[in-house]
Amino acid sequence: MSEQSPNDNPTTLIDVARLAGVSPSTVSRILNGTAKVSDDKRQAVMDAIARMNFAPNPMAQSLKRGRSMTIGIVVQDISSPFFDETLHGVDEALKGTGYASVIVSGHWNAAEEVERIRLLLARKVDGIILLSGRITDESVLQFSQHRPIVSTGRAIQTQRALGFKLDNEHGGWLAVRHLIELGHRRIAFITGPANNCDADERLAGYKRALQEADIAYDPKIVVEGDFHESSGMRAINHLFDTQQQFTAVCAANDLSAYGARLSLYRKGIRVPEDISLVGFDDLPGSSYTTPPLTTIRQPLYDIGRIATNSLLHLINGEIVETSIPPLELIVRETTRRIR
Amino acid sequence: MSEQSPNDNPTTLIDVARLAGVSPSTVSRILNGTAKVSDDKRQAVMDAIARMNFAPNPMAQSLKRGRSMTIGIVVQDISSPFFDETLHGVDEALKGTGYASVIVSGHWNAAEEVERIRLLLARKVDGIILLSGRITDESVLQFSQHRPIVSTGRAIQTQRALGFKLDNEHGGWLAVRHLIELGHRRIAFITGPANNCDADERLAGYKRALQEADIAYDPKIVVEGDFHESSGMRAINHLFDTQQQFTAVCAANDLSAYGARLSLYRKGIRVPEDISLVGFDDLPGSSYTTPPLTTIRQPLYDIGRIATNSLLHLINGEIVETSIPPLELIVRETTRRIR
DNA sequence: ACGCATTTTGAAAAGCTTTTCATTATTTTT
DNA sequence: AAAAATAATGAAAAGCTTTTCAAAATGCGT
Repeated sequence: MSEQSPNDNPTTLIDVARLAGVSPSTVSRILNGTAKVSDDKRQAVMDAIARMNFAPNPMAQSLKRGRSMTIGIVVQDISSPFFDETLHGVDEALKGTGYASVIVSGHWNAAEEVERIRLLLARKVDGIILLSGRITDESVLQFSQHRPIVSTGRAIQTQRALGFKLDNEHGGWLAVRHLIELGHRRIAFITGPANNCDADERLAGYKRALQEADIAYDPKIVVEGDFHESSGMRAINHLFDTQQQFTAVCAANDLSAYGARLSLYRKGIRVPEDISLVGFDDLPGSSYTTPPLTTIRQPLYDIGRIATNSLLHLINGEIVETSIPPLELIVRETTRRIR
Repeated sequence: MSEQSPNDNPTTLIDVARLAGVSPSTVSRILNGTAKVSDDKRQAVMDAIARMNFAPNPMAQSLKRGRSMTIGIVVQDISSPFFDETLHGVDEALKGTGYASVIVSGHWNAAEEVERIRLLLARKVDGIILLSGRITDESVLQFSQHRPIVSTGRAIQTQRALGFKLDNEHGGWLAVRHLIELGHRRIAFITGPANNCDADERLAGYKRALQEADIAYDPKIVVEGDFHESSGMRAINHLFDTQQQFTAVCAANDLSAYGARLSLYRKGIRVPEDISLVGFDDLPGSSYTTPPLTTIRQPLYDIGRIATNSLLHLINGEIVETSIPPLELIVRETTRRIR
């Protein structure tokens, strides 16, 4: 019946008003429920809307309302399982809210991160979620003057900025504590990238667990990594090249644990029979490594959900109170009691 | 110097015009380069822009131009490495174009997919990239009447819709051919989800390779999977429960190969010594499985890049000619000559 | 220095909705 | 039944840019 326009639907609210025999204001009121209108007009308008297959033009709405109904998400690497799991939570929380998200990558680079955030602000997103940023807290507060921001891995809380932080120190402690309970005393550690706060805290947890068990800290068996698989391989190779003795390895994240695992495999060393291995993150893939990886579970999905909900509250000027599930040790099959 | 507005920058093009002592039209012209303006006015305007830190309001631009400078991406699962790698390519291709992307998930569900596409169209995206959709080609063509679409896994080509397809049949053939060359003759196959076109074609490749080698097709050793790890585990379990004989497994994708690998591990069966395994996709993680997975490489990143470029051309009404790198066999360490 | 062709510029409309304010219609009060 | 209060509606402005059209300014030839 209605001619399918080849390009797109250019029916406007004014067309609807004309067809229904009312003023544009009335149509708008019905659409938004901002005022009462009589039943007969309402009906006429609804009919007209249905008949013309009308949908309001979001650009016009955004322009007038000053809200783009879009939020910006800053990740560091769009193709990292770590962020993807969080994005899944974001997606879930956004469902049905009318908000869409624009995702950009900072690529673990503070300058690029700043640039991308500027881009998001220029696009007039209504708020920003920053995942594991490299920029300083001050920068975040600065940006939050323009738009509300919630960020992971920070302890900030203002009217327009919210950060939440997991207890990485505790997580590191949990991992190492587990190994110690299994009888390990020579525990190597593969760190995260230098100056990464999360990574540093995990290392601190390692140190504390050692100390509590009266095990001397030996810098020769803690080797620097960068959160990627390849660095895990390099780390293990380095430990062997320098002939270190150890019965367990604790990696600052799952990805580097994967790399460590491979290097061990290449050297013919069995996990967990010869060496125990524990990761950090509990990526979705970690239950399917060979063998499945013992690790510290980060509630990535929940973080995404909660961050998003919080941001939506912030956008509405509401005060927000959040609590995040704690880190937890997931014992799988890469750790075992020392023989 | 300039007062930092606590909320946001409400300086408008009109403010700039006033400060520079010119008309709004002139400012617009300078911004867009749509007409010549004298050097002195240009300078004055540039100064004013810099001084007021002006940036044009994208909503107003979108409204007037009828372009949102946003494209929609439909994936099936935001936290699947398969899509993430493609998104990485999309991200790369979008860089510097002024376009942003809104990513939505269809969750492997045709109805949800349609709904999400509708949502994107309602948001007035300028174009859509559909990755591995479940909807029919007719639906795609229908939607393309509203906005240009490019889709993977389809062979369509119109003025407003473009699909490209990898030769999955060839890929399946490549994988099985490799196993046959290594002396395998009892090769199990873990399929993808029913009615998934890519998956079906891979199976067809399997059959052709078998036939070419005069190996009888045995339906008892092809078992249905769904592209997820768990289905790979189930498949192997099923093969063992029904006491099938086989020396190699070909999985319809890497994820199910991971699951198969784990099940084999649990049963104490060595890969590749006892059984060879080959996947399909070459996910980033596949070079770090234990052992690293032999697989068929899909150029996911390139697909993302090329799809995006093509869409941008389509949006500009340009004719587009594309070629995608072919599938290729990546031999790693899960396959070996039968003893 | 004058008339014509060009170039540069500004006023105003358009793009589509929301919102304010004033007007008309309806209900309530006395 | 008239006055007052309340409710429903419409006209017009606002939100910010781009674009069209007409006017003003400039350059050129002679």
